[in-house]
Amino acid sequence: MSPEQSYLKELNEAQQQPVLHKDGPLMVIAGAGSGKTRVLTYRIAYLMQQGVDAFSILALTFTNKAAREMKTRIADLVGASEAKNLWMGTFHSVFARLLRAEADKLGFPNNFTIYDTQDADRLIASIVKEMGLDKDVYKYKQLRNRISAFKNSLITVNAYFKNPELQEADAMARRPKTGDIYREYVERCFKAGAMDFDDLLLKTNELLNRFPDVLAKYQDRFRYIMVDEYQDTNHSQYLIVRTLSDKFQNICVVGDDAQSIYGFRGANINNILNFQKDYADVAVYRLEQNYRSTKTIVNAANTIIAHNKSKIDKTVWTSNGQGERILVKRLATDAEEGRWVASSIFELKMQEQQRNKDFVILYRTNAQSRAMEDALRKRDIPYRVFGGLSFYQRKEIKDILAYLRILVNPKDEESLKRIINFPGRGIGQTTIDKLIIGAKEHQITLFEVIQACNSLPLGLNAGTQNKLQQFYTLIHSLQIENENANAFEIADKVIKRTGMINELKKDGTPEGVARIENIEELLNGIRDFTEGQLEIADATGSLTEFLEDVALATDFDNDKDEHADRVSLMTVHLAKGLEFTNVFIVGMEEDLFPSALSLNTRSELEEERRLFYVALTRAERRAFLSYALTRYRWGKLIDAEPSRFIDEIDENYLDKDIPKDDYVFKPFIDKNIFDSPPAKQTPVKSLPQEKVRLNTSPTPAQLGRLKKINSSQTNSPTADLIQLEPQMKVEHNRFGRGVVIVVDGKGNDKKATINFAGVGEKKLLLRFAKLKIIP
DNA sequence: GCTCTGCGGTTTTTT
DNA sequence: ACCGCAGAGC
Repeated sequence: MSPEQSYLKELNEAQQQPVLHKDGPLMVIAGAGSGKTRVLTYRIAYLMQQGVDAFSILALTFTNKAAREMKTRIADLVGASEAKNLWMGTFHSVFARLLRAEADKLGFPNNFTIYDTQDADRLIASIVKEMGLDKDVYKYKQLRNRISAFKNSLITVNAYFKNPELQEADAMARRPKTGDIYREYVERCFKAGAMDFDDLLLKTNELLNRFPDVLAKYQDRFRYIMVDEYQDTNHSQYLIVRTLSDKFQNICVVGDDAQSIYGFRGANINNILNFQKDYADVAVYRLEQNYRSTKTIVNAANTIIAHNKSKIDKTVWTSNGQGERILVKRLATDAEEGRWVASSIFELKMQEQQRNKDFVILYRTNAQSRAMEDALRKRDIPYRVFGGLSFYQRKEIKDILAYLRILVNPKDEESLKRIINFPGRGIGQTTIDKLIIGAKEHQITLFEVIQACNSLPLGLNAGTQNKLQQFYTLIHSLQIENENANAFEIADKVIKRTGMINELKKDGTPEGVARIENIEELLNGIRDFTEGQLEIADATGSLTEFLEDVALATDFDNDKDEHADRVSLMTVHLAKGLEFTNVFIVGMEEDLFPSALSLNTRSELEEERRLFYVALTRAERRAFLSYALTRYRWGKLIDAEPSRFIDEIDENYLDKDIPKDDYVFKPFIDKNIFDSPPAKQTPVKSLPQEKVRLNTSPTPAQLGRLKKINSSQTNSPTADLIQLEPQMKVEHNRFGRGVVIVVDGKGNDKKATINFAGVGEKKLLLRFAKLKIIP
């Protein structure tokens, strides 16, 4: 059997077609779980089998992890030495690498710094302050988003000032200086030898447009281009792909319009919808057979997405088994929700010998992870939270990275400002302000001002000058040592030379100890990286390489214990492309999922719906949807309603574990609701507010499971709470003892304001509060 | 220049 | 509930 035949055996017919399509543009519309990664992988292997040089293949993926995994699989098919030569990675990492090679053409140093969001925010805030503008009007976050949107649409500073509409829009928004801030921001980045995330794409476009010889070079080099998750590309990415593929038109895009969820950062769903207009003779292939999920999940997901108006028609189907219904669970509070998820995981592990890593908990916002973490911790279930504040964003880590960045690129202003007084060396804000003014006046960088502070009229006293000189000497000596050191050696020196460990030891708080541990972990990480790089051809393990890796790393790339058996927690966005046996989607509430901020336009709501579609289609065997009736948000207890998305799923696929009584506002009863399963009924028409219909009968297995899970909950109020009155003494198992101040509301909505000793006043819903009256 | 405290914004999602 | 920052006092 020839090698290519052996590939084909692993693919269905629909998958084979795009794999065997060698030249000319093609688009693959790939439904969730239809094996698109497999198609991309085999297509690349096939191209190489057909004699295409690995050096001329460019594959753009959504995460670096996806690129690594694909590379490994290709290496299995065609051999590791060849696979190594593929250009594969995210847009940002691939074009950062390309820009390093060509940066001098744009006037940037080859070792330019990559500013992350926080660096950008600090720089913008500093510019607003320097320009004497009101920071409450010119909010750095808004400005950053606006500048980011400009860059992603290729609106340069010049283009901005040529466009009266944009200027007018900013004037109308009472921020007429937006353009000036934009200009200053771009100039400062340039002066600092820094590019932000959007620059990596914008400057690539600039490079390809301004230098025809550079364009020709890369067009000839990347003869075959593949783009995964094409539905999530923004305009800037679109233009890069369009430009690079223009000569040979060997462009393959893969995506699913139903999974387009990055509109908020400029992703343009029209890129995939209009692909056929952009190239001549586009071949379109559809992958509609789902291999991942049960019929129930696939069909339920189809009923959700059917509510969207703008979409490419396709029918995702599966030959997998029917599977269990999706369990919908209502809970009293977010904390209860966490406990329920944790007990359910616990029960499933016991009864079906599942592992922790067979479970994922998905939520709309990072803030929701806390309740889940608390519950998992109490049950001793190991977990890992992805996203949120990543390791590299922690203060002590960013401080060390700032030292390292300065060594590589002394022009980097944001890093310099971070470390100039860390650890404390008596250089405060006043001095820094003077240095910034000096840098502006003399047209030099901050670091050069510090170097020359003795001979410049900056208004500094001798003591301060001395401190600055010492700082300069420290950095300068490290810079020299860095020339002959690898990343680990120099990081180790930075930590020892600055004495930051001792500084942290002195404070002795638990946070200080945690920080020391984090620094040690960073050092270990750098050592692993350095050693790993030694095995890679033309890599050296230098600091520059490490910093690039860190700047564009995502949480998934930190795969130290990737194979550890833990429950995963992440936002739905982060879960794109992943799959799990069991999926819990929590916080299925109006204003949360869909987000309250997405309810203004149809397109935003449709994006939320696609997000829900992505969430549900992560599940292989089981999906659970849960919502809470009250939830802590902004530190306050707020009421919540079940998400409209639950109602949008066909009833036949759902198993609603919701006591009916509660919905007609009778007193809450949390007995074992399945002891006498209610007879099947049609909903009572005279109760239009009754959104939730009756339970479909659960299977005996589900009954057993649910009963056990329910029995671990203790949220039923004692009957005597109905008599609660002001002045009564109560005990709460979280807040301790307290005195009732006010009782208000009626029936199920009855609330009490209670002053707890040492905790303060809390307003509690009696239906759920775990209160005991103390006689 | 440093440290403490109180205030305000935060929670939509990310490379 | 939590974090970061500004302003006041040392």
